[in-house]
Amino acid sequence: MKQHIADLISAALKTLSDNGIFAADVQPSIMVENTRDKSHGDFASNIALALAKPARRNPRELAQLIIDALPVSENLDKTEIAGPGFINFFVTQETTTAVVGQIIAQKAEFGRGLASSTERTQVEFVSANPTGPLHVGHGRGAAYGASVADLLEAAGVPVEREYYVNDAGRQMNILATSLWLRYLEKLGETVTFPSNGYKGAYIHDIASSVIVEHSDTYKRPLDEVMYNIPADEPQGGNKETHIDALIERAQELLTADGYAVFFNAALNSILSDIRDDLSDFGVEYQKWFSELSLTANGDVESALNTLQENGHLFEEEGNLWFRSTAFGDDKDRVVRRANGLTTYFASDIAYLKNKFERGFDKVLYIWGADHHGYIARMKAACQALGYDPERLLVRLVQFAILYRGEERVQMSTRSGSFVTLRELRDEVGKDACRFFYVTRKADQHMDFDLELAKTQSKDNPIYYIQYAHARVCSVHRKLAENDWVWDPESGLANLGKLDTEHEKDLITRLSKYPEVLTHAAVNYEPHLLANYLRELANNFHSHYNANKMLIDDAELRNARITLSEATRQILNNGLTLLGVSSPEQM
RNA sequence: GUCUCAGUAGCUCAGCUGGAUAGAGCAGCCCCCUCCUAAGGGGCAGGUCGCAGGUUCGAAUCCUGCCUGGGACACCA
Repeated sequence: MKQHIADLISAALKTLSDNGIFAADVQPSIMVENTRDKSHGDFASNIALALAKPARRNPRELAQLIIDALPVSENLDKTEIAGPGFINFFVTQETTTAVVGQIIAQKAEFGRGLASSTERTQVEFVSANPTGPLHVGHGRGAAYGASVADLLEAAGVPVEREYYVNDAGRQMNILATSLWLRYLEKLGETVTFPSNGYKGAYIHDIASSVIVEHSDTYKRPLDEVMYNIPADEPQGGNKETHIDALIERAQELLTADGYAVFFNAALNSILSDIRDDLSDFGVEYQKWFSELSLTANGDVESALNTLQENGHLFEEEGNLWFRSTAFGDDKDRVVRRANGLTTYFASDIAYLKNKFERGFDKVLYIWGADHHGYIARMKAACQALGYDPERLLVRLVQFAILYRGEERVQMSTRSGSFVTLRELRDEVGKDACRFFYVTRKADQHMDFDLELAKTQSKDNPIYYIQYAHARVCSVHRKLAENDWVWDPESGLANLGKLDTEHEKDLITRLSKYPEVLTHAAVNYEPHLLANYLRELANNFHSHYNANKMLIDDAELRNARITLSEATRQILNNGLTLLGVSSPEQM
């Protein structure tokens, strides 16, 4: 409808321009907006205000000229000039209520595909280190990323969801070594566990399963294990050198094959746990991408070669550097250290190159806010590789700070005293969890009070929305009890009877769904949809309280039930995009 | 110090590419079930949109400066 009005204005302007009212080279962008106040009609345009200056005319006078030149449209009742020169458009009742019929006909498809594109977009999100279960901090990235991907898809953008598995690097070695030490412990050795090791309970479970599979094949005497290992921090040493020495010792005593047993047991177990966890959270990926595969395939070398060929690398003090300052980064970055090992950043460059080589037109990274400093260097790498930096998009998600009542909950994967995403889901429920995470803008701090979320009271907006859905279903059940049958055709034919303020407001709200969906998608802002659903539920509850649906007048009854059904459909469409269920009964 | 995000009602936050009288939810006060789920609805009260300039017909929104708060600034992964 907005577009229709814009077209009408455009035609009017053409006429005026042809008649020499203003110069032909004046090319105003036509804006049609939703009105905030119903007395201003359904849509408004500021075109006369914007044109007043170039046309050197009084805005109200200009507005009248535009209105006179507007082509006739059967969708409009009238147009008015208001205030300083706004043109207000009043849409006919038939045109407004037509949306109800469209929703009933298109069902889950309604409102989709308005930003249809052939540009493939990859959304990479969560990508937590596979060193332990996901905690609540990851939950927000998961909920946000999944909703953004689903929204994009709904808007018509081809999307692929990917999880980058950080299975290379020191953290994984610390994990494998921690596992081996727990394994020794379970076989009777008295191990002083390293202060820098992974202490979570899940390590014990994995250790037990290694014993089931391999019994004591990898048991080594403790004095051999600890021989000449530098002291840990509590004993006055350094925790980093202590754990590094233990890693080396593990690799040496177990040899490559034995070490791989622990490495893979830890990785596979934790990864499959993360996979299940996300799946239960309604989050599915098309691809799980291994960081190790980048080195194995030579992608890292190839990426560095590309940078070398493009002249962006230099050597200093034995290290190989990427001159990212040439692209606006605040300092240059090491990609290969003097010891020959490539840095984590080198893998990231290779990964980026890999993504583009797989044919994605846009790659969207969803990171925790602590990765903020990473954006400049990735943009730099993108340009240095020869790709348009506009194709690399980053959205930062602020951490959710957990509270139990007044008390802030501390989180740390290493110490093992964290609240996992799974625990949170168990306490709060998946629906509330998914919804709560996306009701705030992603880059906004969020306080997540467990006590409050657990109360499942009216404080939680998700119940309010789901309740609206359940209410419609309840009406259908009651309808059957009264031996009435909903006749959609009669309902659609009698939509004109829906003329109370509440009904008109509800229909208007329904008509906004497509643009809300599209806007939320292209701006990566699912909270807009969450807010919309709350408003829609509000419109429905008001209408429900004011107007009874199960009435003897069959025509009005069918019309009202048709409207309820359209509302239910939109609630369901929207909730589905946010990963929330639509209960039929509560 | 540099970068970045923010500062809107007592609290938590919306406010789309600048538009007409700045909106919700909690919390507070009042009213509504012989009636489809009161897990609901209606009403009252509550604001110098951090401060000061600037651009504009028009600013919570854009620009500049300042104040306050969060976060990020490793030859770590």
